[in-house]
Amino acid sequence: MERQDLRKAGLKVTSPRLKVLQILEHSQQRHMSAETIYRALLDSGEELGLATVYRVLTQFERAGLVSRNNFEGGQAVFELADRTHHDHMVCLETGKVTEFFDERIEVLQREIAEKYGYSIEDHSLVLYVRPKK
Amino acid sequence: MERQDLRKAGLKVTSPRLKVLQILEHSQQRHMSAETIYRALLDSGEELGLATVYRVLTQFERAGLVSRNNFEGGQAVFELADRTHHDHMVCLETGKVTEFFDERIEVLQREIAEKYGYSIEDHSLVLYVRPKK
DNA sequence: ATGCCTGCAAAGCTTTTGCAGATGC
DNA sequence: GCATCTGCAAAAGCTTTGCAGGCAT
Repeated sequence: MERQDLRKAGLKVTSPRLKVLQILEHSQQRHMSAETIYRALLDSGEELGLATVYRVLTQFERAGLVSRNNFEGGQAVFELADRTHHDHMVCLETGKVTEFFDERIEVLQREIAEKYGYSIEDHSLVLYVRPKK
Repeated sequence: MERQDLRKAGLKVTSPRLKVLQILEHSQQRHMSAETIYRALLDSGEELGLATVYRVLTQFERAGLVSRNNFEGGQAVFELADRTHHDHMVCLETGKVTEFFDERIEVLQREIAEKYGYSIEDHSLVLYVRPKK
């Protein structure tokens, strides 16, 4: 239940927070910008401010409930952090986002970082693709 | 010679364009934001506007003379497009940017895109790392 | 009761753009 | 000479923040 998630994160259970969580859980698209979430809520008759959506998403991110992706195109997109690590593929024609995970790439990345005397804290891999003709 | 590069790109040879190219060629850091380039030029006594730096960089990018990287932290960084394709590693402690290339990762990426019926148009791989203790 | 939230409006930051004058060819 | 540039200031787009009132507990 979402209320627990919020409490566990030290956040009071408020209407805007529940609404945003619910949109992220039940919307057909898994990856949404703050603005998209905001509009979805307005359209379903909810009253809240865009600033609140941003604030709530930032708190959720810090709490580990959602993750933020900076794809090309200005707006960050958020997704529920209910899955294990994965990377993304963005279709340049439809905007569709596909998630994928490949352990071999993960291993190679660690190997490369190590070769330079580093260890990986975080990484970002995005493929911008087009349907193959 | 830089003047040729500019002409070839259909750009008039102007002072701001030459200056920006020279900074990119001769600065100790290879990856610079528009603002950093702008400051470097001001500091060396050149007169030009920040808007011009942005305009010039965008034109250079379109002409294939520089490439733009969107690392975390708001500002895009530019580098001379004088090398073959490579990816980046950014040290979270020093900000140092290291370039690397691994054909195995490239192959895996193509393989994955293909599995989903796509072909890769572009991709972005950035490792955020820390010195290994 | 009180400390955490929210909405609104304003501000912040990076980047882009309109316009009038300047400059390369 | 004329199209292309440049600088300046203003605008744009996304996101954050200050503040005064509102709500959860």
